[in-house]
Amino acid sequence: MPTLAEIAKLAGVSPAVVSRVVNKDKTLRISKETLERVQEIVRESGYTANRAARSLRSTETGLIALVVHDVTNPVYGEITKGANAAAAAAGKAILISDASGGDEGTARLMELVSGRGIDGLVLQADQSLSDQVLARAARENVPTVLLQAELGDGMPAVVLPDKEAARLGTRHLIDRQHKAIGCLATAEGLSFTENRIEGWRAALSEAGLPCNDSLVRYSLPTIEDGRRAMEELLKMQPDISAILCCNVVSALGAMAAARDLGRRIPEDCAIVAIHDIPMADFVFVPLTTVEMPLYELGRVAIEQLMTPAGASGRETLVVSKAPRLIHRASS
Amino acid sequence: MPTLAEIAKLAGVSPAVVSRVVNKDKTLRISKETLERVQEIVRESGYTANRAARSLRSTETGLIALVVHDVTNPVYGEITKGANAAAAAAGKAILISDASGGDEGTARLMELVSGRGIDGLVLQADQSLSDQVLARAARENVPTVLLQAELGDGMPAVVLPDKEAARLGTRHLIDRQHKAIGCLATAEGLSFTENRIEGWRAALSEAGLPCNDSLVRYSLPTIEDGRRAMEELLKMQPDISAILCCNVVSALGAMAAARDLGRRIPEDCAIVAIHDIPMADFVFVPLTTVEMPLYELGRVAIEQLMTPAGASGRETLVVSKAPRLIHRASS
DNA sequence: CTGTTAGCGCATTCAA
DNA sequence: TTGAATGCGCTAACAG
Repeated sequence: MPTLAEIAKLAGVSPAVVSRVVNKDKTLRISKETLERVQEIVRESGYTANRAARSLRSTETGLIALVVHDVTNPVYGEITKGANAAAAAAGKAILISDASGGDEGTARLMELVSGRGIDGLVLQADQSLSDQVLARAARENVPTVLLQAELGDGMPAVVLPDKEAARLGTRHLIDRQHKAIGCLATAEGLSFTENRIEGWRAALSEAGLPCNDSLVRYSLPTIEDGRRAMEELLKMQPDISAILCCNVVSALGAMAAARDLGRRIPEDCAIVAIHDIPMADFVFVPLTTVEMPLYELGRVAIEQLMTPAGASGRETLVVSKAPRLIHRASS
Repeated sequence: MPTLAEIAKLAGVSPAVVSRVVNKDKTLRISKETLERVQEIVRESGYTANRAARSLRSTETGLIALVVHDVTNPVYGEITKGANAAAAAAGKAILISDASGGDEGTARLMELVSGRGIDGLVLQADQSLSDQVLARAARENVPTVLLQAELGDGMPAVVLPDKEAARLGTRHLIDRQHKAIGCLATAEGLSFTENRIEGWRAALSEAGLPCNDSLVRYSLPTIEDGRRAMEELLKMQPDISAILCCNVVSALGAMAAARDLGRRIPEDCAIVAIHDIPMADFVFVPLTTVEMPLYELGRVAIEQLMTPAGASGRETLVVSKAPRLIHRASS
């Protein structure tokens, strides 16, 4: 682990020259000879600039923090993959933080934000966590992009074509002659939950079908909560013959609930879920899904973060790749 | 974002005092009065030490890199979760790198290692990636722990009770009267692959059953490759009535292959897979699994990384929590 | 008991 | 075409 100064001494030049060679300073005019000598020594000594020192000077760390709520969830995995690729392409590394890590994790994150430990923050927002972290980030001027959810505070966000996806899934059910179509929504109060419900509602309205609130039930994106919500929904609205499930993971719970209540899928209860994951093909009844551009979501979030702030006028960016219906046996 | 010096000026003390207050230096004796004044100012100014500067001085970054091969794979997700929790508890953050990110990602990683950008490295090893990164890490003296696989070079590793798990799964099949039990192994040449095969072999030997190499087929941990391997295995060894599948994800492909070849599960072909994931319950035939302590693996890896090097004499640490058989319909 | 001093390794003026 | 000087913000010795 040689230092700049050591390389310089070895090459018989000043540290400044080495620095500029390493950083490919275009304005530097030195003899081809010296240039090559320096490069040679850099190469064979395996020199790499010390990151701490560089960060101290440049106030850039090359790190972007990505906060998700459950690294175990395959949906987030796909997002992470996209983010990772975009970050790598831009010479940044991704620091991941599972928000379910609790207060310890949050504290760590706040420290990173305040201590200029990261160049940017991609936050899968929900009301609880985001408030504190965000407030801090904003105050400390760390560029931040919200993932999936807008918080309505003018913070830049990157979102999926949620309404379109929900409408697509719902229309598919309508096309298959369903008249009473319920909606197993994601967590209440989040913007994408509202957007998806709106899409569901729009499709139903267009078809002249009922879409009152009693057909909607909220659920967290877990198997257990999907099961609970589905049970409640089917008990309160026994006429329902089909469900738009706004999240694949809760859809698994929903399917189990339907089965346990003696409903055959799709005969007695058709199901369409938003988000396609590889597992969808292997579920006990292969699950019809609306594929969403998750990878792109991650990618765009990182790219957005790195554009000079406010480059694009709009605060919220919708990932443009269209959702796609993948028809399987559950509908 | 005030600096130490600014806080010091505000409090009318020297930077050194503030530094020591912030870092809770026990040997510092100052009047309770000054202490409280400094703390008060620190609090209300929201001061947090600049990480770059601190790193430069202390040569610690508070960052640990975790390299996995597919963030999308729920198995790795669980490991990441454990690692994340352990890291947070120790005041470290996790920098994740998906090795499938390609050369860009690897280059980034090497830069981090060489540039003292991380305090430690947890590497889910496979032959390709690990060589370069590891060599670099070793040379630069970055503490490294191998995940799951030993590379036979004396590098510290944390592994699962692989042999025991394979034996447990195989014995379960033997107990159910299967005589011809194949093994769909993980990637060839990795230590845990060998260990699992050994466990399978041990269970068969103990029962006096055949366990020759023609009953073994290697597969990557993907659905597609699991399908391919299973097809080959069933075609070459049509007498097989049961399979120990060394990875859940490839098990999904294997189940599909069995079904497509007209084999009913479990009647014509029983399947047990290593690693339990929530989805296992929802597969078209619920999958019997051997649950492995994945979360603990992640946790222990981080803890191991942070123990003073060589604290424990042994190079390879086996996660002690025992595997557990979860019996479902596929066997 | 507290303050002063001296770098950590780098990038960047400005001067030569 | 190159080099010397300076400071990023912090901490650890050492002075006072």
